[in-house]
Formats: sequence, C-alpha cells, structure tokens
Amino acid sequence: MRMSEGVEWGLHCCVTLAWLEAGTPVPTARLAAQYELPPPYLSKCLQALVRGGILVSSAGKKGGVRLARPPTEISLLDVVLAIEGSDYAFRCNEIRQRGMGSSAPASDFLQPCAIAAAMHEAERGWRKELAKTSLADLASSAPRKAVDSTRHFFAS
Amino acid sequence: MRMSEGVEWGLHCCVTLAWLEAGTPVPTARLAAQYELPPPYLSKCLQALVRGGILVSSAGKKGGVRLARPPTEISLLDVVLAIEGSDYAFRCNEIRQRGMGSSAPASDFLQPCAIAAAMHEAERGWRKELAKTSLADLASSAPRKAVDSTRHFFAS
DNA sequence: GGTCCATTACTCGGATAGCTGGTGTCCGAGTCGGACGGG
DNA sequence: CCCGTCCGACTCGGACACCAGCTATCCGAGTAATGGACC
Repeated sequence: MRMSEGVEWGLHCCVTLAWLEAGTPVPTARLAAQYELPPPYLSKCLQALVRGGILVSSAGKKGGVRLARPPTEISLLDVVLAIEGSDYAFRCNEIRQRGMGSSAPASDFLQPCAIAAAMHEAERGWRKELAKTSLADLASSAPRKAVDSTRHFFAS
Repeated sequence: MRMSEGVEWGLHCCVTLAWLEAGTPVPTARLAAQYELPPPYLSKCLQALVRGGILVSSAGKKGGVRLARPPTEISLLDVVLAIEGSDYAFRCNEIRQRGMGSSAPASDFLQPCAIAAAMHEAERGWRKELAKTSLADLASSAPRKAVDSTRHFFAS
C-alpha cells in the first residue's frame, strides 16, 4: 500500500498558502518552482483540491489558487481525501460468500464480515486522527525562519 | 490509495485455518477452491505470509500450510504488514528542503517535517488499532453455521 | 511379518506475461490587467 | 482628464503518452506417502 505523491505535494502547498495568509492567488507554477516539482503534474494534483472545495482558482493574469477557507477550518483529512479519493483503502469483496458450492442462502450473511468491520474500524480511527489536525496547526509549528524565507520567495 | 487484494485473501485464509485449528497442513489449492480464487496467485500471496513467519509450509504429499502460532498470537497487523510490506503508506521525500535556491543549510531542517510527523502519527494509531485484534477474535465472532460448513468442506 | 527402497503423485517456490492506475507532459479555452485611443 | 475598447499575456483545465506495481499464470525442484520386493 502506498500513498500518492500528490498528497505530500498538496499538503506542503496548502501549508505554504496558509503561511502567506493572503487573499491574493498564487500561480501553481510558482508553487512548483518552490519545491522543484513538475509544474503540470502539480497543477493536476491541485485541481483535485479545487474540486474538493479546499482551494479556489482564479484564471487570467494575477490568477492562481488560494485557500477556500481559513486554515483552521481545513484538516489534513480533507486534503488527503480530496486527492486520494474517499474510498476506504481496504475494500471487502465478500469473498466469504463465494465458493463451497455457492449454495449458501443470502440470509447467512446478514451480519457484516468481521474482517471488513475490523479493517474499516481501524481506518475510521486513522481518519479521525487526521481530522484532528488542521493546516493552522501545521503552519504554526514551523520555525519562523522557514516561514520568513518562504514569504520572501513569494514576495518577489 | 488502495490496499492489495491479497490482504483480504490472506486474512480470510488465516481465519479459516484458525477455525480448523488443526496441526494438519492445508493445501493452498484447497483454500483457493473455497473462495473461488485463482490458485497460483493465492499461493503467491500466502508465500508472503510464510516469509513473515505467520504461516509454515510443508512440501510433498499431505503437505500445505498451517498457522505458525496460536491464533491468539497473530494480529491483523501482522498479516497486513506481511503482505503489504512494513513501509508507511505516506513517505516523506523532504520536498521542503528543495527549491528556493536550495541554498538553505541542513541545520534548518533538524526538526522533523511536521506534515510527515502528523501523517505517521495517524498511521501509527491505525497500526495500533489493527494490532489489538487477533485472528482468534475474528474466528470466534463468526456464526457457528459458517464455521461448521467450512469444517465440513475441508474434511472431505 | 518386518524392513528397506524405488516409485509416484502431490506440494510449494520462483521466474515469467498482462493490465490497471499513478506519473509526467502537452496544448487549448478562458479571463483578467493594462495600454491605447477617443471623447 | 476620464472612459470604453482592444490587445496581449498569463492562468487554469482537460486530453494524451509513459512507467511501476499489482494481478494472473505457468512450470520446475523437492518431499513425504505408498506400494512392492527382499530378508
């Protein structure tokens, strides 16, 4: 199991936008330049965040992306789900209902698969943990030096 | 993010072996027949469990696989990590150190990346949750009817 | 009858193709800012 | 001096190749049971 690269990229970009804390949009190409990422692909990743309602994009000159809500109102989970999709990583295919002649009636499987239940329960806990942390928490935990150099980079 | 099919297959096979609770090995082909899974690929997945020390395999006639430990001593996490690998789903590539001229000294990044820390913390919680549940828990939660029909299937 | 051995059939294990989904790239539609010309 | 219009350049957004890892399969090495032959 491996998480998409876009999650790391999206999170860093969101934190960067939280640092700038301005209503002025930032071009995705500029964000890509900061982290030396392929500009077109980063753009693709950020599109998912726009669809998820986390970023809003403006076209034209002086356009770009900005946070749709205050950083305190955006959680890590929001970003992860927007990019990775909201499906559970573990998907139950009900293989317990197959085989052995497949003659068992459906009434035998009314109670949910215990394996899927346990896996989903763990995943809900994981999501709950991610929901606890907001972009503002991450932004404020960074050393001042990093924030200053980033602001300086985007000011030019 | 999507978990491998092999995890579901491996878990179901392990629970089945826990139901049989016998020291006699079960051929992987027979396990595949129970759930109508492609026999060669299931064998490949179970190989990972053998390497992880969860199953032991015997060759030759009357050979097969059996649990290496009592079901109470095998957690969901053991199975998941054996098949999916023990790496974290979220991998930090330290993109924060790139870009902006890359002139920042390494001393600026002594404290770990807050994003990676939060993601790993959530994943540790996920693993902790999976470690709480053992194969014995899952095996005992199943309805007696399912256990009986499975035992009957493997007795023949 | 007991023991040893060759046969045999069955098992796992690793090496080999196919394919979906993530990765990376490109170009076009749309839009805002600014400059120019006219009033 | 102010306003309307035109132009230009910059932005996002979706459509198009490429590659890794999961999915699926096959065949060979190895081993334990089994049957027969011999003592």
